[in-house]
Amino acid sequence: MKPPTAPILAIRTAIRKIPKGKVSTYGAVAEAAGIPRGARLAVRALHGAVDLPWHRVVGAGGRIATRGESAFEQRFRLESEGVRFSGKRVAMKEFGHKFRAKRPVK
DNA sequence: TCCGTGACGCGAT
DNA sequence: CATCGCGCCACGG
Repeated sequence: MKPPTAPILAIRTAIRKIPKGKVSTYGAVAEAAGIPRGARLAVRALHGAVDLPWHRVVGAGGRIATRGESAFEQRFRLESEGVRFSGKRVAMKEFGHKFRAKRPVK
């Protein structure tokens, strides 16, 4: 098996940092991993990675991006952690995780 | 090697 | 709100 590429690993690391009860977005985790506009890589990083809190990654604006049954499971898992929704979207303003800047503003 | 596809994002229409 | 197009990167046929 080919080892995952560095960017993929970096994104997975970022995903693991999302605390329970919070969510992040594909674009945000990619950016936090140093890959601006790498949302599609976040998708790759997540696919098949059962050891990650995949349910804490949602689409822009808090939209559930998974399809089919997983969409229901994702919402269920999030609500179980205390994440609340506003209609079909996660209330990002309250539950969106903010990654620490690489360079603390100070 | 080329090409289509994907749990995406964003601006334009 | 629905659609389209384009950008981005990795993977598989």
